[in-house]
Amino acid sequence: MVEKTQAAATGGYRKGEKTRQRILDAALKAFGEASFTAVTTRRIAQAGGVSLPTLQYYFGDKEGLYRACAEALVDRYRSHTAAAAAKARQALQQDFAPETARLHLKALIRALAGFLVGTKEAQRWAQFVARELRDPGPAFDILYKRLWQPGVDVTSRLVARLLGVSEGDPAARIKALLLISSVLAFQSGRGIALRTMHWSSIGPNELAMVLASLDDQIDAIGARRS
Amino acid sequence: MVEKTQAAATGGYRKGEKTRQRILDAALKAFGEASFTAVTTRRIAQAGGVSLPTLQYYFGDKEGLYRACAEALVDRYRSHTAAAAAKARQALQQDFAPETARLHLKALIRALAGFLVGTKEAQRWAQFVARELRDPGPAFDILYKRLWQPGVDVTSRLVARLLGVSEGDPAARIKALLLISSVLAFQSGRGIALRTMHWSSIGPNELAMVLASLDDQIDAIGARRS
DNA sequence: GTCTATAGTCGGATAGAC
DNA sequence: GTCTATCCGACTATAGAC
Repeated sequence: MVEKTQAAATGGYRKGEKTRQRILDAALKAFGEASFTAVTTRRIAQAGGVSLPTLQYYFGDKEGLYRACAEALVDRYRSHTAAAAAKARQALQQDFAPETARLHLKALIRALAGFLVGTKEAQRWAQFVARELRDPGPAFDILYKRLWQPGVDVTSRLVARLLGVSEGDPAARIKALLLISSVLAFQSGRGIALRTMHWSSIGPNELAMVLASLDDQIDAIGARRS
Repeated sequence: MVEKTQAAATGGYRKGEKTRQRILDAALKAFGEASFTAVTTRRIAQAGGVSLPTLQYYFGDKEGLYRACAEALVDRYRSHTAAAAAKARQALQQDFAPETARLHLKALIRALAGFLVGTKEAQRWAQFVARELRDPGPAFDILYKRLWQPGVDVTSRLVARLLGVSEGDPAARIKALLLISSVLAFQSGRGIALRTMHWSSIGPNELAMVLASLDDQIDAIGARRS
């Protein structure tokens, strides 16, 4: 049996698609700014310019809307990092030189950081993801399996190559995790990072400084101690 | 005019002190596990074995209780890291050798990581802090000024010494921020870290691996590129 | 100090008209 | 598809007895 909401979600509609998108955008914004419980469906409906039942018509209930946000977010994120990720994966299959892995790792991190810092929307998405992964809720599985896990996997495989160890090596995974956390420190933790750095915003100059430090961190992987 | 709640909070009471503490413990646990809005005063009261008005009697309202939790948390945290922080500060005044700074930095990070990973309580505190700093609420100022800022300051001063730059140098602050974020990745982000690493818990072996990677990261500061 | 009882508010979800 | 009107439950906070 197919639920109404499923039918609506699957697409194939013409009239309601625009409304659905408006609601989704409003929800994505709201859930990016505050937690699941802190956000009210009333506010989302108002922001989307619809009434409460309309929201329920398209997404069933609050959790359904929340999950739909996660799905949408993953899709948009993937379309932005697909290029760099594909290149990295390709390199992992064909090339075995550690230094090439380093370049791909830098490119990957750069793509991630650039994307995250780039748009105001991406900042909210990062907060959404960070919040959901830290305090697992209705969208945890979606975000973990489709976003976090693939990202960590590619990264740790590149790191493993750099260290000259096998792909599943824990040390490589740790370093990958630390690297990703470092990027996220400036995004999901953007507010606190700004205050800490005494910056009013993250512009080109600030981004360059962050990227330089991230490059340092990548350069340190597999390097001999001084 | 002194409010009742102020008088109760200030101490000087005998009978109610124990009750107050029970409520505070229950609240600290609850707010460690979920966000301000997600936690209900009812549950806290029940967990603390008191009725709702009792809670209000001691802390005024929900926000007051929340702030009291932040204060208590900061105090406990400080008593645990005071030793290492004091040593580091002392060294900053007396000693100018970069390599000594490196040792103090490692000790500081080690103390932080060990404390955080050590007790189950500390894990919840870390979540509380992370949540509040990411999504500023009623306790933001307390946690930022009394916990985050002092920590980042000492760390970045040590890093600056290592890099041979002035204390306010942005590059040093960035590296300090990344370093602290790395530690927190395994604490406030403990759940996701466990899953990522395929660990069931963070025991002595796991902690050793994390610390090794953090040491690597510290070793890389101020080192020449390979 | 701590309780029972309750007021007042708000949020999620539904019924049913159009 | 989208609305207005409404229900119901849960929550914070208060009044007032003991």
